[in-house]
Amino acid sequence: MNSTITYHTGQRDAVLDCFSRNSGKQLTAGDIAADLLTRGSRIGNATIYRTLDYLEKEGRIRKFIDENGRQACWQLTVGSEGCSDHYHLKCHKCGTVVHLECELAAQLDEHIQAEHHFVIDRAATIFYGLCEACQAAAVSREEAK
Amino acid sequence: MNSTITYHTGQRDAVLDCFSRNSGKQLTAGDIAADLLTRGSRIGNATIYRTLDYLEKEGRIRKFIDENGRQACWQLTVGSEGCSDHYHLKCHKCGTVVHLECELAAQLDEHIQAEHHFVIDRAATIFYGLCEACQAAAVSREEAK
DNA sequence: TTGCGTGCAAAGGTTTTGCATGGCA
DNA sequence: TGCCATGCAAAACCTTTGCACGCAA
Repeated sequence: MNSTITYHTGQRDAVLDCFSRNSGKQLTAGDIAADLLTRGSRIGNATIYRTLDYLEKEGRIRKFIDENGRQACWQLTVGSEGCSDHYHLKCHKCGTVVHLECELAAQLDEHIQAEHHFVIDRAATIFYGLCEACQAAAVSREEAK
Repeated sequence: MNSTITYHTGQRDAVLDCFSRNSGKQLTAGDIAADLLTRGSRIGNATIYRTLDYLEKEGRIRKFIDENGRQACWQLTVGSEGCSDHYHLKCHKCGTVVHLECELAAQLDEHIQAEHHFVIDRAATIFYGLCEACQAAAVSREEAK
């Protein structure tokens, strides 16, 4: 893969910095614009989208689709493989993404390939559900009724 | 569940019929409009969206988000549980969706809940990859080079 | 006749594109 | 200096909403 880095610009740093300060979270284009505004730098939205595209092609970040399907959001990649070697669990409620390093999941992968003749694209597959914190919150909300 | 069926209209039949003739596929609102056009019936797009919402609430179809995240697509539900009891495999290339009835997948489910403290929403989770037919096609295309 | 369903057009939000300008190397 | 990157505004795109009319029961 050919990383065609050309120029090093302040806007690119600013976007990456924004991800660093919000590590573990996935941000929409709007989130990033808002975050940068509070820090005094105003970046055109076209630039934000182009920068995100660029960083995604570089493998620095990964793109997800928000549940409502109306917005894209991005997140820093994890690990040397750039998140292509494990599955992701995404919480419906809070949006947190967990990187699933799991032996059984790898087995399922092989099983589906061998028995169901379907080659899975791990990087593209996301498990949706509820994370631990949001389960607890849901329970206490039930009790409050 | 309270099925508030009120009127029985030709447009509703037409949309459902469209799903029947494309069983196993996921259709976007645009797909449906185009398909109906070729059959001579023209339906306003607002009606299509409202009909899809209605059918979804009835549990007849399920809504998914297309990989690119720009479009919603819908598919006939399968089984008495309405597709909530199994995973789905979707082919990146041809778009076909396979309903995965698999013991190992169910085990993974329990494992993730027990060990990773994450409750998976099977109905919302889709495995992406390549189906058998498209794998074969990819191979023969390689050989043709 | 009643009120739900429909079609059209306009509005809504996110993302992309065109073009002139600015800035990095 | 030569390109690439940026910003602005307009366009494109999918989806939702408002409103008047038509049609099922």
